[in-house]
Amino acid sequence: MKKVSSALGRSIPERPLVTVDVAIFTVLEDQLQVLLVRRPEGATEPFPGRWALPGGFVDVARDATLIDCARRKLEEKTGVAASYLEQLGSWGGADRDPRGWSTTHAYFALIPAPDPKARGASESTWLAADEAAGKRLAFDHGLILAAALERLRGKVEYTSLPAFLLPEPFTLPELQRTYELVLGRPLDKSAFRKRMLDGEFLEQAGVVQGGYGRSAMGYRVRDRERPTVFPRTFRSGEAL
Amino acid sequence: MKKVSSALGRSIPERPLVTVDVAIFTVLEDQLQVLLVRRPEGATEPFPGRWALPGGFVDVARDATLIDCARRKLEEKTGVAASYLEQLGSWGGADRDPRGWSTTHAYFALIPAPDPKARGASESTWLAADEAAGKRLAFDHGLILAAALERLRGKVEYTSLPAFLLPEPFTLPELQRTYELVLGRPLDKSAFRKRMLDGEFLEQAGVVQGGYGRSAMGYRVRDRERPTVFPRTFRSGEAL
DNA sequence: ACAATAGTGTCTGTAAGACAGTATTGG
DNA sequence: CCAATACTGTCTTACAGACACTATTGT
Repeated sequence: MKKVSSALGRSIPERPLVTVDVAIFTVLEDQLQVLLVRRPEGATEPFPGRWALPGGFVDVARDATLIDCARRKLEEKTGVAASYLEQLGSWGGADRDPRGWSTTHAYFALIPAPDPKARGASESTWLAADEAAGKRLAFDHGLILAAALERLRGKVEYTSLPAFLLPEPFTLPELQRTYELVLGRPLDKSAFRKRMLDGEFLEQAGVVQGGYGRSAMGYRVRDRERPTVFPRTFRSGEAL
Repeated sequence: MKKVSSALGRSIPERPLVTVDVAIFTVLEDQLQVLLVRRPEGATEPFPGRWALPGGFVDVARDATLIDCARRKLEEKTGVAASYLEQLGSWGGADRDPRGWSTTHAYFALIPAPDPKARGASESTWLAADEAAGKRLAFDHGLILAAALERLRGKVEYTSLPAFLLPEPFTLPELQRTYELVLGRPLDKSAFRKRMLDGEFLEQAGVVQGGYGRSAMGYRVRDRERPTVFPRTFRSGEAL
């Protein structure tokens, strides 16, 4: 085993690179979108000019923990704090980065639609999630994005996650629309409303004027720290 | 940002330690048990003499990927391959290891009850999972074990995971017993059998003689690569 | 024959989906 | 008053849980 000598004079193995990447989702233009950044150009850079998930090296001087690091990356790129942030998993191996054996701790984040004029001048863009998943991304970020989408779509079947994609207060029809965008299929209005209101994770926040037609009740989530888990998935009896 | 110079002559940040730990579960003596190893003694060792999850540094020369590393640790400690291995998550921070900023990639594994006489002479032991979770383990392994138990118990509510804790072929009463041990509560026999057989993830493997009473049908899982996900959780309507 | 264990049938309650109905708003 | 949207009620169906029943084996 190849070893290097540590400051303490004991033998510590050679250390892999340690990075954090974040798949940041929002709903924009009636689409589920994900934030990508362009890798810097340059002969010494890995994957120059390719699209990648926002992320980078852990900074042992600034980041107390991995999730602090993820929060930092997120705020550097979007300027906002995530309304939802969870760990997706980690990937690591000898071949995923030409600079050496590397690991990444991947997170996935949900934020309400950002102010369109606040789009930073930096080399980043919001892209429809499925379109982004079709591109050849840097590193193994294609795999990571696919895993993030699968996790998001999976959890949307039985949790209140889409509530974190909307600015508050939101109406139940807006929330239903968000579920439908993520899942890619329509949901029954009556069943949807029953599930949301029986869950008791929403609180009323006054009536909201829509453009036309009857105005709707606005809602806020009661506990923004964790999503609600429903006892069943949508459309449980479809596969017959 | 503190940096060290790399072989390529470019500036690469200081690298955290990278380890892999595995929470290995089995059913032994009618209990859900987990494998712990004792940390080596010595003044320069972190947490000397404490119980810990099996694991250690990634070996960049031997391990092609993180999961390969997890498989290696598992086989070194148990002598067998896991029947189920999934990533649990990763933990990392400045304070979890006195040797410096460190990360661990945690996995959780299920194996059938090991041969009792094959218990290695090494400093390791099977312990009832809840008892182990009550101990003060090395590093943040208490947290990791708690997360593993929560994940296992959570998934057992709606997946076929317990099938990976049994040697094949097994009978439905044995499988039900395993579910009950993990969940810590009894399940209805009829509902249980309906769920298992309707799922079509088992195949018959000939009649098995029990000690007494009617003999039972033996089963094997059809696809040992992935567990079956049931559309609902057990006892969905309990909270009334 | 009896005890012990494996396996089945039947009833009931819950809750999701389908869908049609009512309510409230702006033009 | 009409169109558009928000919201509610009722019916049906699927299925998990409860529990009693039958089946098969060893002693």
